[in-house]
This record gives sequence, C-alpha cells and structure tokens, in this order.
Amino acid sequence: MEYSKSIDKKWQKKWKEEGLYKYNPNGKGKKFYTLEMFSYPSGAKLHLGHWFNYGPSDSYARFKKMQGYNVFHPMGFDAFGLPAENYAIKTGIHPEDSTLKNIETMKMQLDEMGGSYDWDYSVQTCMPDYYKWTQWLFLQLYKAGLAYKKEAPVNWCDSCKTVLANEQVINGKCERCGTVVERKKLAQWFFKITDYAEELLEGLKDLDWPESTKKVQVNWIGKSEGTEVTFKGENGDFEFDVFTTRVDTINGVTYVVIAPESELVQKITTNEQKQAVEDYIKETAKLNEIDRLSTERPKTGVATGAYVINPVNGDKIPVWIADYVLEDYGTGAVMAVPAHDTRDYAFAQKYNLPIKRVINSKDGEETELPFIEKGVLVDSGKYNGLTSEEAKIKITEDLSKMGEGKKSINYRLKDWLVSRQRYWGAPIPIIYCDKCGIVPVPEKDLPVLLPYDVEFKPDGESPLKKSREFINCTCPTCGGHATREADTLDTFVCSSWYELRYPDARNDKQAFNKDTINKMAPIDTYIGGKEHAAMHLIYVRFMAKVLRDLGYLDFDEPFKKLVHQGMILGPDGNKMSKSKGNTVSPEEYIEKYGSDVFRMYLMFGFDYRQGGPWDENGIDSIVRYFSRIERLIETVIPYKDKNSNNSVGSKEKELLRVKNQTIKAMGQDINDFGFNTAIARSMELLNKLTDYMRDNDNINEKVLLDTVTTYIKLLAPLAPHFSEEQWEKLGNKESVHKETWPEINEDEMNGGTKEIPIQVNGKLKLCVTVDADSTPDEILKAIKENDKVKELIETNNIKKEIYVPGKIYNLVVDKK
RNA sequence: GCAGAUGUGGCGGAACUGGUAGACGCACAGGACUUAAAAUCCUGCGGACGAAUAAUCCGUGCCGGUUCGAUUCCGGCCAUCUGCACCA
Repeated sequence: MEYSKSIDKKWQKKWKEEGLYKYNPNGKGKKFYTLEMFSYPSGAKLHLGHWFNYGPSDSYARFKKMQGYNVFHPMGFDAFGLPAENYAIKTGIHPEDSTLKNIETMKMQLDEMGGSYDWDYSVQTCMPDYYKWTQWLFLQLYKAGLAYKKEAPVNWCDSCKTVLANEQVINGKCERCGTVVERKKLAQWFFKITDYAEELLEGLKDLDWPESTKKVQVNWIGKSEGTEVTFKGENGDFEFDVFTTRVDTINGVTYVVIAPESELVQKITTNEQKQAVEDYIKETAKLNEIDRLSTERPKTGVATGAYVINPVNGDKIPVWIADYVLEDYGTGAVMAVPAHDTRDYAFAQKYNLPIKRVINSKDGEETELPFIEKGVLVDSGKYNGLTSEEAKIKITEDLSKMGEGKKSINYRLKDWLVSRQRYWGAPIPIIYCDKCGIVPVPEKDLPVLLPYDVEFKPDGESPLKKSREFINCTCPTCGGHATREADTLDTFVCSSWYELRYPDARNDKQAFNKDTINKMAPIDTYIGGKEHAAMHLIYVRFMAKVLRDLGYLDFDEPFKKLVHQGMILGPDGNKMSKSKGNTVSPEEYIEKYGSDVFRMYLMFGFDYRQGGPWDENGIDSIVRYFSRIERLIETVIPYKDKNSNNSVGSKEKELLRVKNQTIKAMGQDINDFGFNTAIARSMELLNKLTDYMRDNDNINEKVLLDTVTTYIKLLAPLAPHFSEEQWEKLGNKESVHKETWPEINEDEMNGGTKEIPIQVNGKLKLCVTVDADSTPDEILKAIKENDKVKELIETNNIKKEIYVPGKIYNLVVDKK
C-alpha cells in the first residue's frame, strides 16, 4: 500500500489552503444541517469512541454534500464539567488551562481524521462569548417564571466538606475518603421542565427517532392518570393528598405513608412517637436515592402516631413514614392497600398492619393475596360488584362531589435542578441584595465572568464564594451592597441550546439571529450515543419549546432525525476503561496506516448502530483493499491514451449494470448509516472491474474509465484522502470532493440476466436464468420451457403452483 | 423487578415490505508464481453422508404455531447486554 499518513497531510494542507470546507450560508443546494453530539474534552487525545462516532458521521456529511445539499456540519466542545475540576484538584492545573489545551489538540486531531468541519462555526461552552448567552438564556427562563429556587437535597461529604455528584458516591460513601455520604438540603435553582411534560410526550410522535429511544423518553416523563384523594386528620387539624392510580382499591386502605422529609411529619407526630420518628429521619438522610429505592433492601418505616379518615368509608387509619415514599414524586404521600399491592403487602406483614381484600378476580373468585390485577370490587359498600375500571370512575366522581378528591395526571418527570456547587461551570447570573432580594443580572452586564484566580480545592465552601471580587457586587436595582450567586449551572444547560448557536457562532449581539436559526434549524440529522436518550435529549427539546414560546423559534423539535452510533468495546467485550486496562488507542494505527484505513475499518468491521468488541485483525482487509485499488489505478491509467474503439458487448453491459447497482446500493446504505454494507458494495464493484480487465482482451476504454471514475467518486466520502490521491492520479485537477454523487442510468442498470429460483414445496431445486428486463409473463414462459422444470412438473403430482411475478416459482406437490 | 435491545459459520457481519440463508471480508486449507519466503493471483471453505462429482438430509439460541414458503410473523421459554430503579 502506497497510501500513508503523509498523503493525509498533503491533502489536509491543500484543503485548508483552498478553504474546501468553508461553509457558505448562501451556497447552492438545499440546506442540510447534520450534527454529532459534541464531546467533552476530557483527555488530550481523541479516543476510539470519538473516531467511531465522528469518522462515519463525517462520511455521511460528505455524502450529503455530494448529493447536492448545502451541508452544515459543525463541531464544538462541551467544555465545562466535573472531570477538569477534579483533575485540577489533583494536579493543580487550572481547568481552563487543561481544557483549552485539550481542545486545541482535539481540533488538530479531528482535522487529521479528515473531518470536513469549518472551525469558524465552532462553539466552546466554557468561553465567555458562549456562556454569556447561556446566562442570557437563564435570565429568559427566569423572566418567564420558568426558573425558580427551592430547597433540594445534595450529597454531602462531611469529611471533605463538599457536595458530591452522584457518580462520586460509591455505595453510599465518598469516593475520595470513604465517609458515609449524607443528604443535606440546599436552596437551589430549578427549571420548570414539568410545565412541558405533556408537550414533550406528545411531540415524540412525529419524530424520526429510534422507537426504543422514544420509549425511554416516554418512561422518563412517566405520565400516569389517576386520582388525588384528600385524607383528613381524625381531629380535622391537618390534611394531605395522596395520588393513586388504583382508587378502586380505596376501601382496602389500612394505612397511609408519607415521605420522611415531608413538612407534615413534625406537625402530626405524637409525643410518644417523636423519638422513633426523629431517629428514622436521621437514618433516611444517610441513604442516597438509589439505595433508598433499591428493591434489595427490606422495607422500613415507622408510625407517626397520627390517624386519618378514609373519605370513602370513614375508616380510621394510621399514618406512617417510610423511606420508599419520595417527597418529590406525586404528592409525597401514598395510600397503602396491602391486599392489592406487593410492596404494601410486604410492609404490612412486617409491621403487622391489617390486610383487607376489596378486589376479587374478574370472574369473582377469591385469589391469593396480594392480588394486584384489576377485578371486581367486594367489601366496598355501595361499590360492590363494580369492575375496577367502573369503580375508578365512580369513586373519583363521588370524591369530587364531596370536595375530597379529583381526577389527576401525574408525571414522573421532575423539575430540572440546574445549580451546581462547582467552580468549572457558567456562573448563575443572579444577585442577592439585602434590600431588594433576588435580582437578576441585567442583560447589559452579561457575561458574569468566571474568575480565573479561585481556590477550587474543596474545603466546605463553593469555590466562587471564596472569591471576594466575584462575590461582592452592587445591587443593580438600588446600588447597595449585594452578593452574587456562587453556584454554577449544570453543564446540561450549556448543551441544551448549542445547536442553535453554531450557525451564528460569532454573533456578539445575540445568542443567535432569529432569521438565521429559523432557516438553518431544525437539525436534519443528529447523531450521538444512546446514553443521552433521557437527559440531554429531553433538555434540548425542552429548551427549544421554551424558546418557541418566547418568540425566538418557529419550530419546537430541534432534531428531526436521530441516529445512535454503537459503542466499541474493549477486546475483552467490556466497556473500555482505564481501570480495566482494556483501552485501545487509535494513535498507533493512524501512524502506521493513515487515517482513511482506520476510518474505513471502523465503518467496515462493525455495524455503526451496534458497535462491538475491538478486534484489530480486520484492519488488513482495508490495507489489502487500498492496495488493490492502487494497482487498479496504475493499470487503468495507460488506457486513457488508447483508442481501440472496442464495442460495448455483454461484458461491458454487465460491468455497467453492476456500476449502476453499486451507485444505488451505496447511496441507500450511506444514507441509512449502513457503512459496512456500503463498503462491501464498493468491493463488489472492484471485484467486477478486476474481473473485467483480467478476463477480457478487448477492453472498452470508455466503459472502463467511466466505471473507474465513478468508483473513485463513490469512495470519496468514505476515504477522503485516499480517494483524492487516486483522483489526482487519474489526471484530475480539481478536488474529488467537489464532484457530485454519480447518477443512476436506469437502462444500464436493468440490462443483463437474472436468476429465478425454482422451488418444490418451498425448497430450492434450481434456478432459471432469464433476461433481467423481461416482463413477469415472459419470465414465467421461460420457466415453463426449462427442461428441468418440465421434468419436475411431469414427475410430480402438482397440487398448486405459486408464481410471485419476477421473483420466485414454487410447486406444491404431494409427497409420495 | 420493569423496560429495551441482541442471539445467524471458526470470527466481524449480510439478507429490501415473508421469497435462492451466509453478501462482503477476516482466518484457515490447497494450488500457481518464487531458489525460498513475503506480497500477489487462482480454488475451496455451515454441518452430515459421499469418492473430488451428483443426489439427499440437517441448519439462523430452544420448543411450538401460522404459511406453498419463516432469520423475518405469532405464542412460550433460555441466554447475554444496556438502561431505569419500589413511580403509588
């Protein structure tokens, strides 16, 4: 193989000089905005996962460009985040320094990959010219009443005196020092994404997204329809609501449970139970949410000593607290029906609470308990005999009339907590004034700059709190002394709108120009990992809907089509990780073989959507393939000067037929991210070409050169450097990347012959060769004239014959 | 536990809406070229029984069903992976 990294360099330099990948917003063709999820500059170098995501996606973008679209294919960096800060704590290297350095390296490497990016349209979320607008966005949400502050628990390590992210909590303990992590309440900012729950759910229907991803979002939003029921204290001194989807079982309620964090707990707990309740709350605070909700753990709880009245039948029932009830789901309180709920059943047995059956199976039988299916009501007073479905409606109606309940829709989706007690993020643009209270930073004062000189080592205070110059300010309203919000924004906020910034990335007057973005967006194809199915992909959709409501966008679904690339695992079949020691670095392969060999292998050796364990053995297949192409080009070049006027015979027709079929198949495959089959088709065309040259003394130069030219064009998006080199060898002066995708010649494609399978009882017996352009009737005639088919018909007792026109011929015979 | 995905040769993987299972490669084996090796080219390559051919049978995780015909559709299992986490 002649091709190597130096050929990559040669063309990269030339492309850059020519400005080949400069984006022209007014360029020819329909706009096509294709985007890969940007990456976090975690390490200095691109890893295999980056190559697997960005290489094929780049080929897709190049293909779309050849198809005549005006392709916009930007790339940027999601640059704020925890790892850079942790790295800084460990090494003392400032997050800004390490991040910017990583970005420079990664950009260089993306160019080395052959990425067709225009860096003039790049974003880096940690730069003030970007996060100024992230802060602006926060202010818009604040003004619209969609950003609010409330208390919420954080993971607190009392030894490190710091807030921990979920991923820093290992088995309930701090990853650094092993101290048991507590849950501590802090006042934090939220975005009211729940306002959009219904719309986020509805909007999914029309999206060209993988069904499995839509399902993840549906489950994440978790809509459930049920009833809210009010339970009043036995003395009428308090009341609370519970949400239930099974109000038909309300007569079987034998206790109710409220979340330990509920404010009500203090109010209703009796003196006798006070100590037990307080102890229990303390225990609960030690658990993180995952442990708390774990099915493995036995259910625990404690009685408050208070009683409420069942509004339907007047029963007096005890109020318990238990950690399996979450304060922020539903109303933070549940009614327990042990006879008809597995969890309640186990709890009731453990604490000797009564179990009352109120549902029998649909045919009226008493089943074993717990019976969690729907059925027919018993022991439920006037509701006896109703089915669960009927009872739900009737009981809800009755409760409504009494003013003690109502139909209710509940979502699992929670409001989006955006405060982070971190340094390396966008400061939240809020000022606290003693006199005026919460004051948003005026837009003209944006950005609120993240100070460079800050002590970010954890010692109990948010890093920004320790920066006097940052924290102290004057109130924009009254001019008095005030302090800034010391928390920064969740990085998901930065990435919730970046796709809107790209087309107008250097705009210093606005986050984006309204007209520009409405022309460029929505994104036609969005490519990224499945792991973002819930969070990122919901947040971006949410933000688009907010910006639509605020009048900035004419659309509200940012990504029309979504594609997930698979994951390349370590050679051992496990996820690559440094701790497992199974990481594979692309570097050495690139050095040895060049970028295109590696790109091609990643596309050819794996299913793009599937991924799989890394195996370097297949790389040789591409090396060999490239060598064969190089030899082909060498042998073809002399034919340029020959002019032997050979005719177009059956061999030429066959070659042209395959050529056209290849154009068609590769186009479909690349469009569908089927890179492995696209490359396989290209190999078939090469096989055809070499066969033609080997088996033929009378080569038709015109057909040959036309096919070879087409062939190189077909390879151009997949192997950009290599193809450019071959293209030049063929004597072309302009870049192959300015060429258009070859057109299909239907006449040429449909020539030749094809084989029709002949079956007996569905089993293949033989094939009959017919002209490919014959009509179905002619084909049937040809089949029946075939000697072997005649024999089959004569020697068998034919019960039925099935002919799928032009496709298959099947005889159904009696078995003797 | 719930949800989703996957299961096809020694391996990576093909097979459009039910219509020639194993495309294209890797690996392997045999042959040609070579003093030899590498490279290259040619041939073979799911299994069984055959003699190298022909014919036949089995074969897409397992069991069953629908169909002229099932990798594809239906029912029931098994295994692996991923995500979510008692969602009331």
